[in-house]
Amino acid sequence: MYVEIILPLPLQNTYTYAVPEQLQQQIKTGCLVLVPFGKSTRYTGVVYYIHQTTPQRDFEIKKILSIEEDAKPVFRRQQLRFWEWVSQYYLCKMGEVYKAALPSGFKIEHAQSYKPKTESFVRFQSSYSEPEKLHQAFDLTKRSKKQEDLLLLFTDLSKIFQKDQNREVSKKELLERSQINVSILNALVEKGIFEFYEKNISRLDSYEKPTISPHALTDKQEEAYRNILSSFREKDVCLLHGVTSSGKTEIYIRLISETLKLGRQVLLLMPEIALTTQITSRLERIFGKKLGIYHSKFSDHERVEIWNNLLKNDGYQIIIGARSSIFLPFKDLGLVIVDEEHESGYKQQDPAPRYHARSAAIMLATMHGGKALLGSATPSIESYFNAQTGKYGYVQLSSRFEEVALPEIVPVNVKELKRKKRMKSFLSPTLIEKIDDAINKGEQVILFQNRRGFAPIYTCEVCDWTPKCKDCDVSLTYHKSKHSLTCHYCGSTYRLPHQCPECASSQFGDKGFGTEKVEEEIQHLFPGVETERMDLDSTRGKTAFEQIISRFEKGKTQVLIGTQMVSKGLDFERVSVVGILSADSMMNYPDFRAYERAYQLMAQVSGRAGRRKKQGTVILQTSHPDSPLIQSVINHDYTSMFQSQLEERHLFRYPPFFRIIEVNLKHKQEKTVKDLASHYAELLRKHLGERVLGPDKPIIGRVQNLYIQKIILKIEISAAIKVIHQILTDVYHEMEDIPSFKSAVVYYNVDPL
DNA sequence: AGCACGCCGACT
DNA sequence: GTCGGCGTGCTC
Repeated sequence: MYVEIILPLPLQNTYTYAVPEQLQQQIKTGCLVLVPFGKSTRYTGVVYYIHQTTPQRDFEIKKILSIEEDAKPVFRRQQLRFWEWVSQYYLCKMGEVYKAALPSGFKIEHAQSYKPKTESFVRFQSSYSEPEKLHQAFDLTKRSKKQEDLLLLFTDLSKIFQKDQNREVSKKELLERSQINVSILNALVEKGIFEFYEKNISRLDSYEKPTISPHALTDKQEEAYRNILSSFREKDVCLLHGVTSSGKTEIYIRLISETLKLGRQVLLLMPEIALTTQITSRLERIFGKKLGIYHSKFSDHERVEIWNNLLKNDGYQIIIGARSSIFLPFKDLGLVIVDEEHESGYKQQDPAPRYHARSAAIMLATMHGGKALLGSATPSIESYFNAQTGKYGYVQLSSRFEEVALPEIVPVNVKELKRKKRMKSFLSPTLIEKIDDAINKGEQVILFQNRRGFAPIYTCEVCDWTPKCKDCDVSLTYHKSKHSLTCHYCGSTYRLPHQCPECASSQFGDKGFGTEKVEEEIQHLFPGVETERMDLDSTRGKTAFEQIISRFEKGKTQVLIGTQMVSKGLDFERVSVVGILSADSMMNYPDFRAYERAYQLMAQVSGRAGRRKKQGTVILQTSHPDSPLIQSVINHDYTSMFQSQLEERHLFRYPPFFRIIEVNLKHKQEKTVKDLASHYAELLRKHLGERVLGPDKPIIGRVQNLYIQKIILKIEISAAIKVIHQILTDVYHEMEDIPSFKSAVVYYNVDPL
């Protein structure tokens, strides 16, 4: 008996292993097995299929060493089929898909076998277990304020006075809530009041039972829901186009409930960033333990638990997750919802597989015979186009919940102001006035600047020299708080130069501005006002993001300054003013999607302004207030943006009319990679002619010491991807005749963003 | 991805 | 004369 094994390596082919007699009974497709590979390495591979054909080899076929996870398949057959699709469509190796799909907690090279986790809990020692004896405990703590506080908090948290409602309180929870040191708690244990006990806990906090029921749908929502259902009768995919706070979530909840009633599973995909917040806890409280959450801030053990739970017969029925959750072992997916479907975070950039979770999710749903719903207030051009042409169903939800008016968007011409010398900083007088107003009324402000750090570039004031990363061709970003320079491409940090290497000057200045500088400016203009920054740098920790949100929700923070993070899935009650500090910087990217993105971002941030019957104001700073894009933002006119973008896409042969495939080549030597790329493009042109563009050096021409060349293919959307695949494979083989090709890194990016 | 093999420069 | 740099190729 032999098995074909997929290894977690960038290899296309499977490897054949023999199955020892004693394992033949247990082995099944989808099992994880430990196999020897090479001289001394061992890998955990997956059984792709089992067969009896003796391989024609002159060397010995190695045996599998063991079957993992008690020989229970970790993957379902259907999943392996899905991997095949991912690998074929995104032009990557099966091993790469396997690596992306499996949480590394499963792989024994990295982790020992799974151990249940225990946690310390706190309870009263038996002598104080009666509520009546509690006053004795309080007597004992009279002389210590902190001990008393802790005792009070414990009685509060444990609900010891409320019959039948007692809950267990963990040591961690008690300490975190009280902000009191462990030693105080230990003292109470010493005094014989408290005791600790250990308890096995699941790593996943699951609510025992649903605690809230969903809201009834409004008439408009009900209508949209009906329309989605009827669209699903004819089509597998439906686009739900709903303005911000129109209550898309309510519709999702209804659809999820209905799918569950049919005994089928649901996957709700969300952009990574939105996962840690409001909507997830809401759904948790509605669906209780049927629901699992899956995203990158979870540890490996937590992911393995979710995975194993899904493999059980009565496991999770709903998963909310980021893009990688499309690889979870679903049994019968009835519905996949892609929330904020236009988000670029759905596309994996690096490493392979460079998949787009939206497209992959649609394929996944189709494979399960389920339906897919794409939700967005600002759909991607691709999805909207598919809806317009009838490939997808289309349902619109155009009025906001409780009929709140859309915010008023006021353009401010910064060019004009600069000319009149009325722009003292990057904050226009109008914006400053609005901020002042809002603060005085006790309302909150969000300022949006799509650039982190202090100033994007740090420059010599004499000769304009700017420090660059030694491995990547990019200027470094100045971070004042860390007093350092960072490369946003490879992450390395550098110390600030004291002297310009070109002209020996020691005068440095900055160009442009990032969130950090905006915060400094606000603090300068409004002393005493509580500000906070939300960007990649300030949300590093596991809970940092939630903490910033919670402080803002509670009104502790008055002005929140952030990058695009502030635009995502957050609903705040008291935000009356939103400032878009530099609309132009978003439109100036040399990318065919720049306008689409700029529109989406501005519309999303604008949506944060105004809640509960009160119209909000958005101050939009731009040098081109009359440009069509700015006008469509001001008028909340998605359609006009779509129309003009569609024309451009058609004219310049971009999606949704053409499919883009990027061929990336990297090499240590610039000349080598240039020559290779030219040759590669030439060979491709023989087959594909005009469809081949480049090669070109990308804007960032070197990353981590490798020079890059890019070839772009623009393929008619109607063309068979298999034919293209074949051409690429053939050309690749032709290239292998060139010696230097072996030392180059080559990869494809299908549907790049 | 590892790991070995192999071919060139700088050392005891 | 050997040690060790990393470029190249293979792993069932």
